Amino acid sequence: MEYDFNAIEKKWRKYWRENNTYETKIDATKPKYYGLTMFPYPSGAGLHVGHPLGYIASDIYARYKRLKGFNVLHPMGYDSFGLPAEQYAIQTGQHPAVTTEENLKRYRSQLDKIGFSFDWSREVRTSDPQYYKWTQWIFKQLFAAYYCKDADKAMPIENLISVFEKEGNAKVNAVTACETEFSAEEWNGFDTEKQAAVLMEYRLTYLADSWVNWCPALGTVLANDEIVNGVSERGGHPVEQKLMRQWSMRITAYAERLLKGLDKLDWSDAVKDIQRNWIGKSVGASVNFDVADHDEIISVFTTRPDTIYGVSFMVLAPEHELVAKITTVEYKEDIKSYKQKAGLKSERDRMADTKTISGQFTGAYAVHPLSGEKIQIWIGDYVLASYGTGAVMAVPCGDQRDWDFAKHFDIPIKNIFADVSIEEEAYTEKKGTIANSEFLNGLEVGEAIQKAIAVLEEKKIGKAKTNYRLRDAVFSRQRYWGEPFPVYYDNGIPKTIEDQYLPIELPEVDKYLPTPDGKPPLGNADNWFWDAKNNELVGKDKAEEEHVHPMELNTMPGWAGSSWYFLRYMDPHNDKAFVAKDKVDYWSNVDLYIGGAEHATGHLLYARFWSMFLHDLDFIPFEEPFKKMINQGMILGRSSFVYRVNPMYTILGGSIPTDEAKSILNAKSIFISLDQLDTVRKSESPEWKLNELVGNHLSDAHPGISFDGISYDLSKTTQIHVDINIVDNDKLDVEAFKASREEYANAEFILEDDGTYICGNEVEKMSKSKFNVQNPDDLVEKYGADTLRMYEMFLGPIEQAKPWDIKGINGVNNFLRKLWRLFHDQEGNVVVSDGKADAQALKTMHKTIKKAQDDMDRYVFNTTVSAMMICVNELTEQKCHNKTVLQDLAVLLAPYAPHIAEELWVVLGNEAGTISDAKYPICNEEYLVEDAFEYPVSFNGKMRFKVELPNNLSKDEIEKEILAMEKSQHYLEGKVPKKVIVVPGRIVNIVV
RNA sequence: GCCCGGGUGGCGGAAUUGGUAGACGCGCUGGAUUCAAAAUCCAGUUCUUUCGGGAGUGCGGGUUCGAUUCCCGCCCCGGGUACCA
Repeated sequence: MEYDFNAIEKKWRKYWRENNTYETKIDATKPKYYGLTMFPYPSGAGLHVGHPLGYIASDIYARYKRLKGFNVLHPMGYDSFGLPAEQYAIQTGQHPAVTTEENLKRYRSQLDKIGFSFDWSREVRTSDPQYYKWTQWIFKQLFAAYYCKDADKAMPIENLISVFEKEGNAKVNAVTACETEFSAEEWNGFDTEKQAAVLMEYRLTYLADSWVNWCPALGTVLANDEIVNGVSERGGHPVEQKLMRQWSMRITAYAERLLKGLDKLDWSDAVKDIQRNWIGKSVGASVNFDVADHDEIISVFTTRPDTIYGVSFMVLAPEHELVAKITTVEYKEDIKSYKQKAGLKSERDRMADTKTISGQFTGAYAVHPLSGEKIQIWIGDYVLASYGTGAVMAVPCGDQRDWDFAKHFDIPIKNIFADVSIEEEAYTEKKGTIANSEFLNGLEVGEAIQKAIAVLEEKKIGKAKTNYRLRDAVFSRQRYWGEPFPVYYDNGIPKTIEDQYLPIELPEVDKYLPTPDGKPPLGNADNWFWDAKNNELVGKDKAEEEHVHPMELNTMPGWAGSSWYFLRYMDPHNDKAFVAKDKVDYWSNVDLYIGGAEHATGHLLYARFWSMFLHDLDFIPFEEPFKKMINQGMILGRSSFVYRVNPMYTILGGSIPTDEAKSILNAKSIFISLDQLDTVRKSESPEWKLNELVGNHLSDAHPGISFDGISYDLSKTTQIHVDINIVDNDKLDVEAFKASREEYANAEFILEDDGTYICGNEVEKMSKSKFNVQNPDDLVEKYGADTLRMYEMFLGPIEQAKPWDIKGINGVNNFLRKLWRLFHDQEGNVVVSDGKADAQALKTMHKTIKKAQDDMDRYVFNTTVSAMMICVNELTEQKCHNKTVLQDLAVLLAPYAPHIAEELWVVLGNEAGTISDAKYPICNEEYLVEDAFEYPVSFNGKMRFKVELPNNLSKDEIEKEILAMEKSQHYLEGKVPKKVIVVPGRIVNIVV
């Protein structure tokens, strides 16, 4: 009996389902292990082979950890809110929930075929009201908190209110947008509206007018990480800047902790660096410059306070609020036109064009705070309104952009660096000695920075300051298919709905588009008013009643639900809390997180932020959600191509193509096989060769017809994607190709000598349009899930991007069949033998155990598969059918190929289903001990021959043995060796 | 530009601390088996060669008895970022 994977896999999947093999419960007697993969957005296209890569790796690790005695949490769910379902709804009127449900089913059936050990009883969906109830609840917690810098953590806003009531905000050290000071009396005198507005400046989620990335095509705002190259990540639509009243998350309060926390994480340097850059910490000072003849100051941030004497002008962002106030009459027009020009430039243009220098003098002057010198104030679009204070002190000698600006507008450049030329470019190194700078003269940059800050602080014109590039995250979306905010507006003051009335469920709408007056889609809902007396949603008809208030019309962004889903898995059905304390105490944070690096500045940052916040309020016992992370590389597609030659009707040598020839050529395409095409390309006269080949073909295929006057141009040959499913080993299934499209039905082919058509190939992203998508279902059908799982791992290192190539999958399938034959003879009888295994087999097995263990410790999966292949090859050669050996092998294999492992486990006489909780074998070094070693003998570092020597020889004895050998004499060529290096058990190198 | 990865046979890749470069698999070549095919098994497969050998891990240099591995300079590919003061 052959290895019948279809029957075996079906049988065990049924067994696992019926026996709840992978249902996980808290078990205090075992150490816990939390293995997680990033949950998918269930797109309509379903899975291709690239998607399950991370799930397979994580499943292997989860199963491995279970065999190692851990209580493993390995859940799966869906990020089921999202734009595609909504776009589809807009087009078709189909409710996104319906589309999503259909897609989910497809995903689930695909996932189920691969044999994952997910505990599906813990499945979560972000669009499930029972789930987003708690997303809304967390939003409320953020609304009701502020960030206390003294405690360096989030605190309830009530604490802040009581401080305000007793002593105002003078002593409050909090992260806030509030710049004004007020006393207790003043606070208590504020009306409700004013108090609410002040508190809003402290809350961790707040409502504010902010410049947002507005995407007109999608009708919504986008976060910075949702924009790629100036266009929307989804759909590639243009994005513009717009001022809108939006909910934001005060993630900047956590900038320092998000940065510092990275040091403790076992993540790839790539992702950590991306986050570090995104947070963008710079240490320096803020310095105030007085504006001459105005009662205004310009505050700037600089990382180089040591260069303060090199300041020769100032530049404000065109949008800076002071511009209008300080511009002198004679420059009013110029400034106006420059601002207009700058405003017209889209983000994209500005990015594309960083070389052009532009700016405009305002006519106003600033006073240098130390030298008292008057310096010009300019505006220029190289200064960004959104970073720092929107103004810079320009130090042309030390900053290339300032230098370029100064050169361009002929502004003086003052050199404050000793022994450095700034004739050709600015000196931007952060080292050297400062000169021409009064009290800073002779100091090294590092010392000068310290000294400068000290003096600035002493003179009260500046102070040490740290700046972050990280911006607060906009949290509103003008969309339907997202979490509604549990917020209504009482006279314009946002109020949150009490916990017991959550979730606030998405209302029904008849259109998913914005309202005619430009409000978000929820503006179309009938029942979208909050009755604050009866605590229920009511219709427009009651809107006039005093206690009825309009609801928030925005919904939350895609990252809301995904920022905390890993917590919900611990306690997915709890309706009293987002997660119970005992559950989160037991499972704690994620031990291994597998997912894409593309979430570095989105999900992975936001999830850390929310975890820190929930930790601050003592809801969870850790602040970093994901201890270790592996970023799986993309699996690329391997596209296949056919090459069509295209006729040109030229009047060549006076002959004119006949109508008959034309009608034949118009009716059919001619494809040339790759190797033939290569012959053409490589020939001395490619054009002539091509015409000869095609001409020969035509006269053979259409005898008696003249094709004079028709020529073929190599550059006009078109490369066409062909479905990889009709290509085998680069050979085209010509009949299938003809049948694939009507226009190819009577196509003709210029074939190779052996009568085959060879396709070209290229590695590209896997996509429908390139006809290179490999669907896992087909492969499971053809080779089995175990083969697919192992092959995906065998392809190469998990973190590396690699092309998918179907060819190699046979090899893995062969391996499993070979394995099967260790247990069965040709007739299908079990051939497993009891008794003691021989030393050779034990050595093979334990060598493999050691390698597998080693690889698992390093999260290396591809070489484990190789190791098991070698093991099976060796055992086959040894004709080993020993039970103890095969038992170890089955367990080793179980995480990778769980179905066949289960089957073989039973063949070995074990109780069905118990392999999941078997003990992972431990390498017994005794079996590996050798009494001899085959020494590679090198001469001048080049290996020449090998010789087996007993292990008990001393260095000298080894040297003597080897030098005495005839072969050595040959390589010595009669010379005396200069030096002989002997590394026992490793190598011998003879230097001649 | 800056910051990370990476570059090894026809292909995917291996070589864990500086110690046999090319494990394992694919593909290819030859053979066995077969009426034939599939499957299976065996042998070969970095290049080159006058069959002694010679060269070889992107390129050029260096350290070392010995370098895919460490150091310096450069080239190419992939990812991130983009006037961040």
